[in-house]
Amino acid sequence: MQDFFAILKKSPLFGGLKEEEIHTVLNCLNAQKKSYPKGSFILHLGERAESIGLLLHGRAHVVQEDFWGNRNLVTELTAGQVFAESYACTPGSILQVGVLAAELCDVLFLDAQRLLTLCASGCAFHTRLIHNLVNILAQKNLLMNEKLTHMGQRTTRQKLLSYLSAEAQRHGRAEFDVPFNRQQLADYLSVDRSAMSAELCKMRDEGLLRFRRSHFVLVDG
Amino acid sequence: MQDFFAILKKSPLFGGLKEEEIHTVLNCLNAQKKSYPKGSFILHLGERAESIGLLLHGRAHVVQEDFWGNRNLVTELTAGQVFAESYACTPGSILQVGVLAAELCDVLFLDAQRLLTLCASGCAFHTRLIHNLVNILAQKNLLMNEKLTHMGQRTTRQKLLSYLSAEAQRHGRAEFDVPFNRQQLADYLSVDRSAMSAELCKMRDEGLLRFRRSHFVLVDG
DNA sequence: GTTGTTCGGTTGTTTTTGCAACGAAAGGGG
DNA sequence: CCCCTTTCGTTGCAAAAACAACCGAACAAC
Repeated sequence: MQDFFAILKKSPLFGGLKEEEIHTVLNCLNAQKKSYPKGSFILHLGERAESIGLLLHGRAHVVQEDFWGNRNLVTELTAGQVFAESYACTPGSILQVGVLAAELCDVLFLDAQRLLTLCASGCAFHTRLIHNLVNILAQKNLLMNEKLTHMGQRTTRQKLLSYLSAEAQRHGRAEFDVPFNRQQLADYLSVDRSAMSAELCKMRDEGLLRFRRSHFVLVDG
Repeated sequence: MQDFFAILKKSPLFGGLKEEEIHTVLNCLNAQKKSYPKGSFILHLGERAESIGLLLHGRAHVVQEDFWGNRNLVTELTAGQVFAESYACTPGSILQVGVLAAELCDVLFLDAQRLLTLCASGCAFHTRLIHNLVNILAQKNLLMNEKLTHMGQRTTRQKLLSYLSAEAQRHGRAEFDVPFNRQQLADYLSVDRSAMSAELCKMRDEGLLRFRRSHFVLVDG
C-alpha cells in the first residue's frame, strides 16, 4: 500500500500532488482497482473505453490485431504508466487496440468524465489533475505530430534531414546530440538501419553534415 | 458581430454553448481579438505559445521551415478552426511551426491556463469548455495514432492493408466505402498514387480484396 | 455532340529501399 | 590484456518505390 502511493506520486497524472491529496481525489473520483492474471485482457479491442487506466503493478502489452488476425505489439506498459486516456476522453470511441497483461497486473481505473467535471465540493487538487491530464494529451500530440512530419517524408534522406533539422531547431544550434543510437533512430523513422547508416555517410561525404556516434553537426551551404 | 458568434457556436471549442454563455465565458477568460494583414505572421516559429488561437475570419497557413530554410505548408486553416492548442497546453513548449495569414485574418486568443483553471465564481459553462478542449486533443491523438500505425509500415502494400483493415474494423464489416479518392488516400499514406494504384490491383488479382472506386471488400482466406 | 476535367489504371525507367551478411571499432568486465 | 557484446559502417543484390507519361472511362458544362 506504501508502494501504491509511491507509484501514483511518480505517475504523470498525479504528479505534484501529496499523498493525502491523492487520497482525497481518489475518493472523489471513485477510482476502481482491479487485478488481472497473466495472459488476460485488461481492455478488449472493440470495447467502449470510458476509463483511464493506470498500471500500478506488473507489465502489460498494448497489442493491435488486424482484419486477418495478425497481432502486433505496439507498446509495453510498465508500472506508473497511463493508458487508454485518449479513448476515455473521446466519448463514444471504440478501442482499436487491446491491452494484455504480460504478467500479473494491478490496474487503477479512473472515470474520465468525472475527472473532467469538477466536483461540487470543489476539491482544489482536482484542478491540478485536469491540468496534468491535458498536459499528457497535449504533449503526446506534439510528439506524434513531429514524428508524423518526419515519417511523411518519402525517402530516407528526407526523413533524416527532417529529423535532424528539427533536432537542431530544438537545441537552437547546428551542433547537438541525438538521444538515439542508429537502430533506435531507424526504428523511430521507420526505415532500415543499414540503409539509413549508408545514407548518413553519403550525406556526410556530400558535405551536408558531420557526425560521430550520436553527435551531429549540420552544415549550411 | 453577428458573424462572430455564429463562427464560435460552430467551432469545436464552443460547441454546445449558447450565445450568452459564450459571452460570459469570453469575459471570464479575458479573450483577446486581433487582426492580421495578409502576409503577416500570426504566430512565429520559435515563440512560446501560451494562447489557443481561434480563426474568426480569413484563411491562414500553418507552415514549417527547416534548418536550411525550406518552407513547407502543413495545413490551411479556415474560419472556426482552432490552432496551436497543443502548444498552448504544454507549458514551456516552443512553436515548431509558424502561422501565416494567407489573407486578412481576425483571430481570437484564449489563455490556455485560464481556460483550464475554473474561475472562483465558477461559471457553469466553463466545465463544458474544458470538456470540449480535452475532446479536441484526445480526438486528434486518436487520429494521429492511427495514421502513425499505417505510415509506420514499410511497404505500400502493408500500409494499404493496415489502413483497409482499420477501416473494416471501424465499419464492423468487410465491405465499406473509404472517404478518399486515390490521390487523397496516397497523400494520407504518404505514398505515390500510381504505385499505390498498381499495388491495389495486384492485391485484387491475388484475391486479397475487391474494389470499385472508393468501395472496398476485404476477403479473408 | 463536343469539349474539358477528374479519376483511376497501366507501363517503363530510374532511384531507393530492404535485407542479409560481414568486419571494424568501441567499450565493459573479469 | 583478452574476451565478449554492442554499435556502426560497408557491400551486393533483389524487391519495391518514385516519377513521368499516357490512356481510357465517367461525367458535367457548353
